[in-house]
Amino acid sequence: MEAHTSCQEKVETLQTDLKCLRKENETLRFMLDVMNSKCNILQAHLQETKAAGQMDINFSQSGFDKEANKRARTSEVPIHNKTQRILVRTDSDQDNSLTVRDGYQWRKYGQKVTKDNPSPRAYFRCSMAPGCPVKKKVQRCLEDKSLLVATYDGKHNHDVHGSSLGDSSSSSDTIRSPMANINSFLPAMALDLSLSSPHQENRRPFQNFVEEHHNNSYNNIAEYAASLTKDPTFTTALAAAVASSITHQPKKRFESEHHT
DNA sequence: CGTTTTTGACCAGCGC
DNA sequence: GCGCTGGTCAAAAACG
Repeated sequence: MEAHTSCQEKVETLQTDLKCLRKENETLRFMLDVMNSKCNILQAHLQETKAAGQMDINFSQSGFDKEANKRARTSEVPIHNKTQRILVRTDSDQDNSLTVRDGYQWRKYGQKVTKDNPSPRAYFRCSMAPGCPVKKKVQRCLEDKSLLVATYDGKHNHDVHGSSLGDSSSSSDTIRSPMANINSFLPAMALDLSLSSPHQENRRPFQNFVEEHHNNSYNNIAEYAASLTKDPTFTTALAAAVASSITHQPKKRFESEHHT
């Protein structure tokens, strides 16, 4: 009889352990899903960064600018050869306009669908000062429709507030102004490594961990992800973040995410 | 009613 | 010379 009871106790203990393991397994699976999605985001971000970098490097020799120079009319007001290109991220779902806010006022004078890109190209002239020769072309990036490519042609004959420029030394390059502040127009790529937890104390260790590891050189994302999963401090930090997000996350977020 | 946007027509350069 | 293409014009529509 006693042997039977101890056996039953053992079974119960094993069942409890099994339950615990199942729960842990579930958590781990969830973590893996999270890891996968984050990995995809990272990969997409990496590709995007590469593409943007390449575009910036090649920008002075790009077809876009070659076209502009090739087709510049000689009968018009002399346009300075200065051409600069910037990339602006927009929320393409909500913002279908070809508007790039750079501090200047622009008047649209034309729109064309070009051969190389199905998205239309919009033509703007600076309307902040009469006779300002600056023109701007805006078109969605072929690779990433959430990116707007703005090409500036010429030099403003006024400052950003619209007043005329008398002193050429202070106006050597007014295009530099929007360029220098480019980061303010580019909403930062916010990688949600904290699972959107509003609790700073919980997101810190995880973010710090990722930031620290991000500095290491990895050949590819998969290698990086593998190294992360092997690291016990990472899993601890991730578990904390996941647990926190499950505890604190509003139910709505999960619902909306699952519906999309 | 003045300003801005839209959009079809037109023009100029380029390649064949 | 002709067709294609990007850039600009300008009248009409839309907007504040």
